[in-house]
Amino acid sequence: MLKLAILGFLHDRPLHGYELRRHLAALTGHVRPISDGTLYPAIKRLEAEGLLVRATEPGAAAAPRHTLRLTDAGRAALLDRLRSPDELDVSNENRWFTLLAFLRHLDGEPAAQAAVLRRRLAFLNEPASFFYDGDRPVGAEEVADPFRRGMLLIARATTTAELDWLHATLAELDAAA
Amino acid sequence: MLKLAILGFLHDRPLHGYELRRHLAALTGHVRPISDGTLYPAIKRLEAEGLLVRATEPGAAAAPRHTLRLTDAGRAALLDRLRSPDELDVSNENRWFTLLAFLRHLDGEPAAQAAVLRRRLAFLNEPASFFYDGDRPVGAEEVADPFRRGMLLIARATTTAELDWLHATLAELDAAA
DNA sequence: AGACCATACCTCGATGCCGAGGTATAACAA
DNA sequence: TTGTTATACCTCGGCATCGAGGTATGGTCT
Repeated sequence: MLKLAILGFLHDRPLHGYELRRHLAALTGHVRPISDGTLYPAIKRLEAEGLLVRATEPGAAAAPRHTLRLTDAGRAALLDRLRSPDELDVSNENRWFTLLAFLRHLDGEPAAQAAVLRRRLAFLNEPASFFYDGDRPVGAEEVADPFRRGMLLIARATTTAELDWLHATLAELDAAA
Repeated sequence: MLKLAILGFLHDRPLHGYELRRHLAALTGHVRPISDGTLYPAIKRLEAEGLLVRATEPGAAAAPRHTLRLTDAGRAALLDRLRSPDELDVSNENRWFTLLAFLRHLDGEPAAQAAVLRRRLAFLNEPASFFYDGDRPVGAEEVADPFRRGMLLIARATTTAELDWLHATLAELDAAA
């Protein structure tokens, strides 16, 4: 997820680590702020994989910066990941949102974008709950516990909103394709 | 989060590992199914901490089971964690939902439950977005990218639903206290 | 009888993440 | 001048997690 986000932000324009950190904090910070000890090793891994290059530049405000720039391989890796997300990217809320944040980078390919959205649609249409009575998912109305009822109500509202948006956006994408 | 969930499920009744696994799969499985290699070491850690005890029983259907039972220390640790969740438990969606799933275990203490909900309320009332124009959060209406607009619309729907539920539930809890 | 599956538990290496710490520069305030 | 803050990067130990593998039992199907 971190890898995807780094590649996604750098696709827009080169950034140095500190800027990247702020972008990441906005995108995923409300969930869990990424720490320096996570970010910088991740950058190094991406560099070792040849997906980005670092160029040292005199620091504008302070210490020298390492400006990060995607390579062609990096750009290709990003687009690949966007075209063919793995199951967890589709099912996990945080990963899915990260993917959504950069799906526009597939801009020449409305059919590919639509295919990704359709995978999410399929996932959301699978019956799922937090609690089961045997194999049967338990709905909000049956739950006496107000806290668990809240979970189900909130999850339902989220799913409804997402389905609305998915259907509307798919219609647009299909019209464009 | 895993620790909280294990303690939470065992507070209801003793379970063996395999049952626990199925409960956890329902609760967090849509996000990320926990693997055996995560669950069993986690159980052992909790046992080492003295929060649960294991009793070997002949297996009903197959191999012998290790029935897991909370100790008094385990029960106390769970209630403590529920009363005083750390910041991440409040801000991170997954952790918050895990906490909600077991908040009813604080049943004699409506004031404590309300205090926890109020912390979430405070968190949700902080202005936050995925994207910023300088320091100003960018709203859904300003975003041209349909995918990022979707993120913001879905997040807003979720927040609205959660706020409605929070206010209603707080009113009930305050009446009970 | 043999094959197969669901139940039930466990280990181990690899990996990624966290937090705490460190280094350094430049601007500004006390 | 000294301290503080913001910028900017890095390392390292420790730990939780994952995935792939293994062991074993009992029931069902053929």
